[in-house]
Amino acid sequence: MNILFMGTPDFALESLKALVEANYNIIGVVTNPDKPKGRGMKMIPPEVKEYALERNIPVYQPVRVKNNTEFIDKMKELNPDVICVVAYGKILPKEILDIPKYGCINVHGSILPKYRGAAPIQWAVLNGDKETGVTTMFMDIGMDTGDIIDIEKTEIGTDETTGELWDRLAIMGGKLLVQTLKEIEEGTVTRTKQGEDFSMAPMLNKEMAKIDWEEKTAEEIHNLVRGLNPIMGAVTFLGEKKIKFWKVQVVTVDDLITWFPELEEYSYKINELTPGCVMFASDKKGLFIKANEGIISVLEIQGENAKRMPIGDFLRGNEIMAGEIFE
RNA sequence: CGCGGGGUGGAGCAGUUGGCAGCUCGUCGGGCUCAUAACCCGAAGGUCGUAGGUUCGAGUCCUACCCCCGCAA
Repeated sequence: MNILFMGTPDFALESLKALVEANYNIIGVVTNPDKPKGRGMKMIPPEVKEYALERNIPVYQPVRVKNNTEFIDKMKELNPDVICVVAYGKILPKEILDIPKYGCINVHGSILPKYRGAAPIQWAVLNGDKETGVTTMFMDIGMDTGDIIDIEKTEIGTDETTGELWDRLAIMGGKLLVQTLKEIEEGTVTRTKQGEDFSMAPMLNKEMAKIDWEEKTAEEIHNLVRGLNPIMGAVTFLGEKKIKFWKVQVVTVDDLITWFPELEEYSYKINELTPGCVMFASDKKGLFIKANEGIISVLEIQGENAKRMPIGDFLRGNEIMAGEIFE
């Protein structure tokens, strides 16, 4: 069984590792070109590339694959039995999908046909889903529309972040891929057409990172914060200063009064507060912000040009007064 | 050379036109209280990132280097 692997980031690396550890013969790895990244725009190779080079697996980094006959011919020459695609980052043309006799297998980070597209894991957390999983499928021309082979489900923790779920699904994906390949080898593989009831998980954009205090409930803000952790962080403004929240908790008015009995006499007024209004801020007790249908307690925060830190550390050097408004 | 911010006791920050290095918190010791993420008293702890320069005098001004962070990808 000769396998050609296509993938780019750490999510894909777990699958490649799983294949190597299952002793599959990897005849080549296709990954995105090195990109200038980070401070100083240094060229950084994809995670998958480093790993492949360490194991003397040939690496291919085409800038584009569509209409790239030179690259496509090369792939044909390699004559893989199957191509495994995990978070490669490019859409594959039919000429490539048709190369391997067993087809192209893709690992996707959701239970298809839910969350087709680029950011399935992020959206599962952003939407506050209780359950997600990984799916292997036979790829076709469409965007994650191929026939489903195997599905492995998992629960999403109530405070789980995208990063944490990402790491778990990466490993689950690798295991499922190995299982799927075994089924292909043994001829027991099944294919199931995707239902019509699909949804899309498009790439995240910048604007959605901003917390909408007026429209969003405390629970939705909580989901936004963990959904964007560690990709970009949920953004809000205090005056001119851009602040990011990395970890928050939803608390109720009752919780708050239990902690701060002195607020009890104002409790009838709490619902009249503007969403985004700071109710309480101290380095020992934390930062409590009024939101719709609840209160946000900030646990981990990041100031402008600063690094992430626990709320207590932040408030020691950055004073925030009750009554200030986040917007 | 992509753009910008920053390195000051253990933590987070302030430090004005160069003139004794401060704040909030933590730590240690003592006190108060039915109790406290409360309060009171006292103490320890800093080569101000590194190297050099200007100056009577540099955390502060100049030069080089190291490290960190944000934006952008």
